[in-house]
Amino acid sequence: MQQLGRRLTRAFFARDVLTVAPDLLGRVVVRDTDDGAVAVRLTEVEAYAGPLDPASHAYRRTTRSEIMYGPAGHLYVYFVYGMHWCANIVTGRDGVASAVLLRAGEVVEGLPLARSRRPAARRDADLARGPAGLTAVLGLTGRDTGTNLCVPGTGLVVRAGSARPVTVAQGPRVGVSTAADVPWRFHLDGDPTVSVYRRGTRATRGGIR
DNA sequence: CGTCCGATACACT
DNA sequence: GTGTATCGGACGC
Repeated sequence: MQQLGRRLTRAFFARDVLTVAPDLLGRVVVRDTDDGAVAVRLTEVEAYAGPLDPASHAYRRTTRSEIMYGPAGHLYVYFVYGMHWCANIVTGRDGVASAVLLRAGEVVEGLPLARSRRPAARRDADLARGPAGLTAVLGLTGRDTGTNLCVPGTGLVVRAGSARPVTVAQGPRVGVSTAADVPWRFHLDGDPTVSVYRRGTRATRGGIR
C-alpha cells in the first residue's frame, strides 16, 4: 500500500452538508487496492439533506439508509438502475443523516487502471464523468459501504488540502425526480469532466418543506 | 452538438 | 408490483 497522504478528518465531514459539499471540490480522492491506486480530483458533487429532503435515500429511515444516520466520514455506496454503483460520503452530526454524492472528477493518478475499469469511456475526461463512472474508476461497490475515510488502513482517502484555488458554481441536482429545483449541486464551472445537467423524469413538485 | 430509449436488479411499498 | 441520485448507443441536426 503506497503513501496516501494526509486525510480529511471526521471534523471536516461532521459539518453541515451544504458546507461540506462545495468544500470537497478540487480535493483529491485516492483509492488504493491490490490492483494499484487511482486518484480523482473532484469537480462535481451533490448534497442530500436527509429527512428534510424527499430526494434523499435518508428521507425515510430504512435498512439501506441506516448508514447515513451514523457518524460522518463513512462511505455509502448504493446500487441503481440495475447496474450502477454510486458513492456518497456521510456528513453532519450523528443522526442528521446527510451525505454528499460524488458526481464527477478528473483522474489524476492511475490512468491505465482507471481506463481498464471503464473500457467504454472515449476520452480520459469521460472516465469519472457521472457518479457511476466515478465510482467504477475508484473500484468501489456496495461492499465498501461503511468504510471510514478518516482512519488509516482502509485504502480510501480524501487528501487534505486543495490542489489549487477553485471557483464553485451551483445549480439544481441531476436526475432526481423529487425536489428537483433545490440548487444543491456544486461544480467547477466549465470543467470538461462535469456531467451534463439532466432533469429527472416526473420532476414536478420541487422544494423542501 | 442534442434527444430518445433500453438495459437491468434491487429496495421499498 | 413499481420506481430508480445512470449510462451509452442510435439517430437527427
